[in-house]
Amino acid sequence: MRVLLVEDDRVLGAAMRDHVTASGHAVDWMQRLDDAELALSTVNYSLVLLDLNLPDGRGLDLLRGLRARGSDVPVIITTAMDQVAIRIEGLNSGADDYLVKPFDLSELTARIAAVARRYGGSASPGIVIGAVVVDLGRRTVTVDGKPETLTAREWRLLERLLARRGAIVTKDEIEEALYAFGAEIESNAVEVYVSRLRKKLGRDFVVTSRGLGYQVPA
Amino acid sequence: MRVLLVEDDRVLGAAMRDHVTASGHAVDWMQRLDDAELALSTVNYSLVLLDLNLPDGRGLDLLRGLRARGSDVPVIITTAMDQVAIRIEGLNSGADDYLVKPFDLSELTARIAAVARRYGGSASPGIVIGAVVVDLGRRTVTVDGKPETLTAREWRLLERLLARRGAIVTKDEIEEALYAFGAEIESNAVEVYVSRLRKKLGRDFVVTSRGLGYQVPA
DNA sequence: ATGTTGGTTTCAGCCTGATGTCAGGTGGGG
DNA sequence: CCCCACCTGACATCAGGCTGAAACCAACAT
Repeated sequence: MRVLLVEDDRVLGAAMRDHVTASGHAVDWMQRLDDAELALSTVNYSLVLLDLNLPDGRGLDLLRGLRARGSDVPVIITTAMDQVAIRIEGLNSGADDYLVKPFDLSELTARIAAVARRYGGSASPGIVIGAVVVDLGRRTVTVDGKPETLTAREWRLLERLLARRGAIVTKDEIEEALYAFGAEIESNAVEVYVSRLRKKLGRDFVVTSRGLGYQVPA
Repeated sequence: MRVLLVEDDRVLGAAMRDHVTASGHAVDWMQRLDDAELALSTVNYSLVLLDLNLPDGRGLDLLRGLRARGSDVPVIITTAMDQVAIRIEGLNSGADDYLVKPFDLSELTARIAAVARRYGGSASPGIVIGAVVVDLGRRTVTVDGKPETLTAREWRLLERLLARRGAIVTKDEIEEALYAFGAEIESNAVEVYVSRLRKKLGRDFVVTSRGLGYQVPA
């Protein structure tokens, strides 16, 4: 994989670059946003590691710009412990996953591996569930052949459910996947998103097990 | 999977053991390091849960010894919130993942599942009882290959019975497992749920011992 | 500034199926 | 043969889940 690392801290950046390189990926390390933007416009990356603590704090703009341009490259953001708000905003803006500083480098590789697995690199055959075809790599869904569009949160929910297809996934589990750790939710948001997914993908796409959780049939 | 749990705290240890057992794994719980060493030298575990707060603080030595001997069994370490240094050292010494106390039990199962997935072994192989196959981790059951759905209470009952497969479980024991402590019940609810389980999983799945309790054959 | 758009979050009322209870039936054991 | 423990179909209840709509919020256009 080709990875773009955007991190202004020299020590941390170097450590991350070395670690990711050691995991067998090609890393381009940019310390400034405009360099990163330039790199993104010229190279096709398979993953972006984005620090949201950049001095000018405009890391989010880069992410938004990416998504606005229709790019679906996976983005993992890093934030400091206390920046829950920023983290949430990052997820809302289309980030795929996040890491809280200080994080362990092994954790970093784990997340990268997860992303790689999820987006299957070369082969993204498309998962078929009845009339629904999901392509996680390209971020597309079709229902009865007609393309359907999902929002960021809906994707995260769908991914979580498909990651354990056939198994029952608890609400807590989904909540953890949908929202940054530490960010509490004070409503039935999970139910709402399940409802939305059903409206788009079909009533029977997700089945409810009262008191246990949700499940997409194997 | 066969899991070695090394934890000196009685309460936490018991809770962890029960939880992991309920996920469908066999657990050996050691409260002292030398017992753990002995167990490791005689049994082939597929996962080790290692507390690094052990009184003599030599949990790390166990880990290092393991790796020195060339063992590649996955190890998840647990440390207290503030012991960042120890955690890092643990990872450097060959741990695969870590949990920061206090952690949530659901988080524990998630990590275990992740480790299991990473090492190819299915997290929950499925318990086989005649025509019935139970996967506690995924919350799925099949009878003669056909999927069957259980309700929350039915799962609780099933888990209780399987946790002591082959042994006779008293009604009181079941009642305690089915209902929150203190919430008493004023009917033959246990009998009713056994009946419902039988209807779904087969008449002979549960055997009655009049006056003693119930048992699922080994 | 102001409005528009699109996503997210919350709320309230409706709906449904899991649950606890009971009553009548079954059968093992003394 | 007669207990008494256990089984099981039926049913009312209500917690848990569903969903339309409104409030909210950030980004963007006017």
